Amino acid sequence: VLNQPHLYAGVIVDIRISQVDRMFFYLVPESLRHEVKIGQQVVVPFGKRNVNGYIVELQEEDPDLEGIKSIHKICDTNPLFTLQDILVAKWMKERYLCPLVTAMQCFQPPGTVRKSLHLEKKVKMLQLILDPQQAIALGEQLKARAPRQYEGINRLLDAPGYSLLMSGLVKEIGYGSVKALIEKNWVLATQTTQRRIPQEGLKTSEADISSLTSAQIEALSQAEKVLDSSEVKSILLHGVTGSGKTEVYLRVIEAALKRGLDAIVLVPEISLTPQTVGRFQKRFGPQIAVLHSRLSQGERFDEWMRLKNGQARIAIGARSAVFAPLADLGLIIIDEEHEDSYKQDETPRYQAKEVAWQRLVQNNKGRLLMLGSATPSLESYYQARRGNLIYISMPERVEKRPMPANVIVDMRQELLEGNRSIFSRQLLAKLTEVVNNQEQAILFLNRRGFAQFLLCRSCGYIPRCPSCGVSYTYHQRPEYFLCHYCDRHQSMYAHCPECNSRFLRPFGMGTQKVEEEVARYFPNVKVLRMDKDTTTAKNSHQKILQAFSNKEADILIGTQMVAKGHDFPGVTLVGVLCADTALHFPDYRASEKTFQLLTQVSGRAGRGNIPGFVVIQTYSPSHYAIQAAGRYDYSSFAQRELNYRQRTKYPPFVEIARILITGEEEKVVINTANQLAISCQKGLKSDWQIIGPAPCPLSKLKNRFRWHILIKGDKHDINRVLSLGMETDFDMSVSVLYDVGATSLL
DNA sequence: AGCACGCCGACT
DNA sequence: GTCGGCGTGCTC
Repeated sequence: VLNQPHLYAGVIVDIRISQVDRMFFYLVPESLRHEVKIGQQVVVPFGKRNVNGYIVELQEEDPDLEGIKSIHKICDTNPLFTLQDILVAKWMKERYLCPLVTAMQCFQPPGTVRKSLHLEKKVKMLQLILDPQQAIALGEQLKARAPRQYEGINRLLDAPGYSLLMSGLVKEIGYGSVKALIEKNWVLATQTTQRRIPQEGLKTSEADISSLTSAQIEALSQAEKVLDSSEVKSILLHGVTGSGKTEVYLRVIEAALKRGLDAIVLVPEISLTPQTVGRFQKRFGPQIAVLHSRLSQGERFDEWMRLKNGQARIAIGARSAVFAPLADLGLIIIDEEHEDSYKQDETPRYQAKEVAWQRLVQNNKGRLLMLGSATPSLESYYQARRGNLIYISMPERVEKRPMPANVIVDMRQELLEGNRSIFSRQLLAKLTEVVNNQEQAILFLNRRGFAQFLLCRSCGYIPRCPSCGVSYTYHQRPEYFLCHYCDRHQSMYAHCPECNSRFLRPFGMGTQKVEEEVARYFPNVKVLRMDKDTTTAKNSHQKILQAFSNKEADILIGTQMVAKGHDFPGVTLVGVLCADTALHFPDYRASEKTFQLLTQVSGRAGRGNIPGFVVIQTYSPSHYAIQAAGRYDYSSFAQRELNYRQRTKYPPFVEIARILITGEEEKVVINTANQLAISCQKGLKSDWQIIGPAPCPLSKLKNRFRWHILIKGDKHDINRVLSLGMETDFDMSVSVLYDVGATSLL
């Protein structure tokens, strides 16, 4: 007997702490040698106890370690992770600086993290071991005397690979007859684990192109070109609301399935309504698996398994569905790609768009990432302009419905002319009209500012930080301004520095206040309110929308949660009470968010037969984001905004990473922040920049002080700088977290 | 994360 | 004398 070398496994243990976030080597016992595979979950001895772990490497080379231990057991014979999953997870670790286990666990079935899994059920299979000719001959002899055994032979002859589930055949011909076949040694019974079920042929009608717009046809043909090529490419589908993007998605999925490729559709959680899902289910039936947080744990698990074993080939879900276990993944569609919800705000802090791309890159034969939006993120638009992704515009609504007409109302003028109400005269007139005609209206309040800013009601002036360009937040007692990016302070003004007026006022009104005002002007009108307070109960969100849809109310007052994912054919008027709240949010993307919001809001008006009307109230009527939104002019907005970002060095021209430091003692937190900033400084290239440390906009939360550092750097290199921070040691009482590609600064 | 080892205060 | 505090160090 040859002296066969031992086999060693590199294992990642399921302990989420940076000190054990590396491979540990184990000996594979001879008894498991033929069972062991990369991607399996295992139990290994670790220190004085047993822990779960995942095999990420197998090698025959002796790692030459003293006191190496052996793998204790393998959880499932079929690996939980593919090699590609592991490669994507490793990429996530590099990019987002998270422990490898947490990245890997994204690929696990929902609800199973930190558990020892046993997904496989053992199944007995029957295999015909005669050759077919012989089987037919012997079967004929049995026909008269043992018809059931004859039937069994025939079943096996018809089965793919001459093998069948034992349980199935027992049902057909009875246990006795099966046993007889086994005893004659004609049929072999084996214990196996359930395998991936072969893909069923897709029954799709030939695509009827005649009903598509020319833009839709163009999008489809570009997508097919990518799927037929050997490259991985992205398409940015820029289509105004109502231009028929969903129809394109459906056709592209069909095209992918036909080529043997599986698909993932990502949709923001808030748009994942029964209507949306229903449209996909109607087209693809049981081949769709829905991964929805509203499903029970068990239901989500079942949907995941249907994907893993090949029963379903299309996954639809929110952010985390990007990890859906599809064997031949060739298409990922990300709808409303500009939405912030594609960034996870807990570890691992991944951006689903990036993970999607990375998953597709792992395989190299005709793979497509399709990003869709009515208001693409500047990042995507910029990439399109540079030719890094294919840009397809769908500028027209189906059936050539016009975009709703709108008016931008200057609230400074209203004040000047003595109107101190929250409603402009125009909005009031339009509201009256709607009420009289028994139509419906939506009033938007934008998101409520968590931080106060100051607004000059005479001229619309907003104090801004001269070095970061974002609005100062206003602090009372004592009164001063603070930049939450760089910690710059500015003492309070007595008069507006622009127009010298005394109407500098902290800004913000609640939905409740709006409700009162509406009641004052329209005492007999039924009003629904939708905000944080009214939607905490489960499903209340859907209930309110449903009630409004059923015309149980005439006016709906809400924050931006109303703007998404619901059509109200009866709505003919949309009023944006104050566009400035979004515009002066202390965030470098405030203009972009405002443009997106106004565009989206306008899409809510006039989807039925009556043309809609939009009133936008603002103290900054000439701001380019508001002007461009009023004209539905994305490209001129994007051009201006890109110029601004380039000048001020914000994304997409740099990458922003954020380090958040929290702790109970403010002094320690600030010291640590300074220390980290100094460490990172060492890795900084000349045109890069460290901003801060500064207190977070939420500077104290749950009794912990919060400071952050922002780093502007290069996409491919910024984690190197952060690693310098990770290496420095600091007081144990603070916690430090790293967020690459940070958007939320709370 | 766990679970050791390790070196100083008040208890049967 | 010893029971036990949690500081720091390691886990293939």
